Amino acid sequence: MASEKPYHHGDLRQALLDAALVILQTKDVKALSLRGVARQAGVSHTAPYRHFADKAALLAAVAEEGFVEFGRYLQAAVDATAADPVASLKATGVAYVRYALDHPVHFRLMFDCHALEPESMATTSSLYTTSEKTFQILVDIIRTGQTAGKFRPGDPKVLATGRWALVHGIAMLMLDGMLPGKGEDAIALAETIINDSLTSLLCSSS
Amino acid sequence: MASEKPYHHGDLRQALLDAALVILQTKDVKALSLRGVARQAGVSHTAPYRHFADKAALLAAVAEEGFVEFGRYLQAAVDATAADPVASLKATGVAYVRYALDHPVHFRLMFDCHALEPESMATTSSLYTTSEKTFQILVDIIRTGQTAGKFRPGDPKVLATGRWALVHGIAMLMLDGMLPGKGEDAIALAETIINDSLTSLLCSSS
DNA sequence: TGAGTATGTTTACGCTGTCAACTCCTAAGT
DNA sequence: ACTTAGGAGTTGACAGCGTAAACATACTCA
Repeated sequence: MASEKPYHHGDLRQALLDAALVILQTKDVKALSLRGVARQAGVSHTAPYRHFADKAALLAAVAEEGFVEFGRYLQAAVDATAADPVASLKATGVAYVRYALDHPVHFRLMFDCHALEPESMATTSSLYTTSEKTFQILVDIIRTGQTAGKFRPGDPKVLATGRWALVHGIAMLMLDGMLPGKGEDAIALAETIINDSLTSLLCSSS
Repeated sequence: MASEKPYHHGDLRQALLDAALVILQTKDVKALSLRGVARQAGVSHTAPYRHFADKAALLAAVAEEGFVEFGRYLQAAVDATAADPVASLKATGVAYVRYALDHPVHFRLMFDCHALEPESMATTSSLYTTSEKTFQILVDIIRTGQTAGKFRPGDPKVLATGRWALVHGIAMLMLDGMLPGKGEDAIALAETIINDSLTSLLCSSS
């Protein structure tokens, strides 16, 4: 039936991830249960333990899927503005917020996997690699812009961190309902803030 | 024993909040259980229901306590820089991040109460009032600075939102372990980003 | 003093994450 | 081709959770 079924019941690992996704489109993360995922996938409630160490590992895998899609959002924004670093910076910022609004549960989950104490580091290390690769996109834009004389000098990592924090804060506050507007109105507000933040808040006199 | 015990077992409501705080100093939010709080307070596991509608209401009350303390951090930063709006903006930003690093569980909880669907709005509305009051501190600084000719013109609310998003993003990313540095090093990085963000990222030529 | 009510307890239910023991199927070696 | 080791999935069990209902207690006020 499926294109590939290497073992005697199909590709359960992916089936479980898909099932988790289906549930997360309806329910909150904290309302998602491992048993519910197994139920959705049509297997017994302990079957997931053959593929994931525990519930956190399953969620980490979902989060990593999210980072891949997230990377596509950002890369598309970069590709659409290849020649202009300033436009790239604006576009990736908006794309960052748009992804968060499009996939709120995923986004929150991606940045909530800070329970990395034990041996689960093996699982989450690839997640960290993926997220660092995402950050690198920003650093590259800054560096390119500096070379082209568009951005002021300074440590590109620090400057990129500032941009990251700004768009991350916008996304988070919007997800928490702290900022006004929904849908495209929210995106428009985000764009205004992102563009404004490129120029000085201070007046020249001071 | 206690300063005020209006009913026959003491001020249980506050005792439960204190118990929750004790637990949150050790454990994560998701590892906190209503039964554990009751145990810590030395009462039966359903006693909290006489004071809170459910677990979310208890957590919302804890979050509101957090907002009060949070407001103190920010107000202290404002008071220390009363005459200078630019300094106030910098100081409140650093204070914002410092609170988050000092009280990570509280901070996360405060901005995680987005499960406000049902009649719990009665409980959380005061939480929203408190948080809006906090935001107003920022708006006032911007407005004062504009009147004094220190900040560029523009909707103070939008400008304040940008500043809010920046410091919120810094705080969140640091709590999630996405930014380097711990303790005062982290604060120093935050300060660098906050101060840098006041001036233009663009070069004058473009 | 007596009634009413706010406060706290006991008991119970279904749900959860996880472990141990079990069955079954697949794949590898002779 | 037949056996066998082990991976994949199931069954059953356990403690802990949030919460509701029924019950017990003790304070307040008339």
